[in-house]
Amino acid sequence: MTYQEQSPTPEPFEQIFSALADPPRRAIFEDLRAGPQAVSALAESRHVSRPAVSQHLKVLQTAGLVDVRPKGTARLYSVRANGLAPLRSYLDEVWGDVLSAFADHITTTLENDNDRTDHQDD
Amino acid sequence: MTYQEQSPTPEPFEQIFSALADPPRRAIFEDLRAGPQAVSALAESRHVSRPAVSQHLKVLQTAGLVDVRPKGTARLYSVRANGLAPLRSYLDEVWGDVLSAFADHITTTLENDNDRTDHQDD
DNA sequence: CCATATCGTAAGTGTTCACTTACGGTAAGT
DNA sequence: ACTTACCGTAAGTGAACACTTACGATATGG
Repeated sequence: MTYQEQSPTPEPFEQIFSALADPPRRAIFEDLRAGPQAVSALAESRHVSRPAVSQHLKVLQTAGLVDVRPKGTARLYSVRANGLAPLRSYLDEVWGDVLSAFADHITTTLENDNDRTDHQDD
Repeated sequence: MTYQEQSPTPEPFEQIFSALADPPRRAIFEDLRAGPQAVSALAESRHVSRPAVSQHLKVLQTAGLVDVRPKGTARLYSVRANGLAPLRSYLDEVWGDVLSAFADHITTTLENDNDRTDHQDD
């Protein structure tokens, strides 16, 4: 316990944010759009070691963004069908209608309604 | 130069991913849905120091997610109107139609078309 | 059964990053 | 002019994290 308590079960969209925040990891995820690929292939495309790719894929899998399927000694990773759905849901539910005409209106309203410290005449 | 070269001007959605990946920072951002707030108020709500909030707000501002407006000695931070638009655009453009019926179809197709190492009968 | 191929995990290292305390700077009140 | 209030930045510290090399495990081929 260093900074503060945290949910033991992080929300799905939370995992997605963390997973996609890292550029190399997001690049691997985007590479999978071309179809299912093995770890070695992804590693060669991205010029990183195989273990690094494995670790990234593990994070993506925990976030529910990719699926795995054994094929011989290889493991084919593919994009999960609706893996990004939780992220979309978060954006819609939390920030759906808040952004449309929110900021300008509220800002002006509070400015005239609450208090005004910036009266330059006295 | 440690890991690899990187774009000197990061994409907008990239900044948004990084900014929203940190839970405390995302919490501050969500607090701003209630309307424009000063730094002190946000700090007291979240039980963190004022400098920490200032630094988080700076990141959010760089990502284009919040706006600032001086009011006396205070500085009112508010949600930027279409700050999340780049993130939505990224999801739509890069992952728009890829997710609908992609994964299952492609997976099965490649499995039968390319090669089959997992033939257990010979 | 032995050799090869592909992968995941363990261990170690360097960087990034989020937090704190301390300080300086601007605006309002007396 | 002085005090008070609010804020941003600088400096320092500790944890999180991304990468590498080394090793063990599983599956295919001879």
